[in-house]
Amino acid sequence: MTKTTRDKLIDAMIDALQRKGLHGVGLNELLAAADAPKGSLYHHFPNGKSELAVAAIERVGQRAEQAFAALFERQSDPLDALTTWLQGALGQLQESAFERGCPLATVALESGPQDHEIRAALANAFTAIRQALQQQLQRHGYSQPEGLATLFIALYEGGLLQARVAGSSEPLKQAVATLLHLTRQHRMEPN
Amino acid sequence: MTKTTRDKLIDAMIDALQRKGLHGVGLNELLAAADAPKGSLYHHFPNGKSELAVAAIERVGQRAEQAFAALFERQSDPLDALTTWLQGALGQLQESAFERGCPLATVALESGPQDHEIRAALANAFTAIRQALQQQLQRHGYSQPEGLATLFIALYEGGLLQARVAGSSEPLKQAVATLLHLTRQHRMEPN
DNA sequence: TGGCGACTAGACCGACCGGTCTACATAATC
DNA sequence: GATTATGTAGACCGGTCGGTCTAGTCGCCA
Repeated sequence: MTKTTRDKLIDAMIDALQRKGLHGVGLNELLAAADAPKGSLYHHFPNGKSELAVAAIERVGQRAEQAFAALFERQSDPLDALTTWLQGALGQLQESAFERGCPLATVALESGPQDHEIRAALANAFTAIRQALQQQLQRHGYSQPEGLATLFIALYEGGLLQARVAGSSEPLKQAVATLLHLTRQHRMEPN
Repeated sequence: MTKTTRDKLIDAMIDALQRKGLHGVGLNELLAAADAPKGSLYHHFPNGKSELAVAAIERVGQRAEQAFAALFERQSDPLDALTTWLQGALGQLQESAFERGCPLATVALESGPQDHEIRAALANAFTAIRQALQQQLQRHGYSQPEGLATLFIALYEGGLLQARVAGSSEPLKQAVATLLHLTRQHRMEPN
């Protein structure tokens, strides 16, 4: 079960994306974190930094889909699953002294249209997560499932951002409570 | 009314923060956009890039407060004001081919605790905006005004992020509609 | 008109960036 | 045992980075 060099590089990139984003990390820093020489990076990822970033984004997307699937299977109400999800993210943020946020958000804001592989990977990941969430909400009878799914993901992204800047999880906790309260009332309501 | 070099530099930084973040812009790029030489930058901002970033963040915060004040004065229901605000942000994003998002979000995610002046400026700006919003909601009888204020800002940040990645404003529009629908029902309700 | 502070101008610097290249170790294949 | 594919190792490269420094321009006031 020893991690391969390739895996270590991807995980180092994910950690860096959470903490400072793609432009904020240097190759040497990444290589030191993964304990790998430069040759290995360019062996596994011939297109260098951006290809590694794409691999990291894809891995994050896959992990999110798996985690969601497990969560939704275990908890029948998607709102409970969502609560667990948000609490987990908040826990990770707190454990890391408000440093490790969403691995996709920073690179999403840093990237431009010229970084088209990165953008495509990001679009895939976000679409997949949003659709998974939407399906669960729909299945359980929530109206406006698409808007609600986007809204919950926005709460995740925007909430983590605010918590990070404030150095406190209080505002996010309140926002989560508020949205859950609003949403529970909303179930099964006419449009 | 000719813009001073200092103002041009700050505005160039704001634009860059919206498009690619602090680590994504080079000094030379900023100077070219502001049509200023390096000497001017270090005359007005002796601490260089980070001091310019702080000035940009502060200006964005001031503009937001002013815009909010004007909006809330004109429209009695804060939810209407918020709608106008979100539509404006979305319009700017669309006009720029989904490139110009929030000027604070990217640098918020890129910065670490060592960038303490930047962090302090960001914390100030977000706190001021959140409190202004909270007061308006409270005054108009919405329950859980603090959670609601954080939630709306999260919708702004997280929604713009998703729209940017998707290259479409549809999901955000739906999320806004959904939250407004939920919130209007919620007014004056018991906790 | 001479001098002074505010500001512009850009050459220049060392450090670090992402990326390339050659050499080598390892292990499977014939 | 020779050959080949896979991956490790890191010296090295040109370019760009943020930042410094000296020189010069401009308006203002004595």
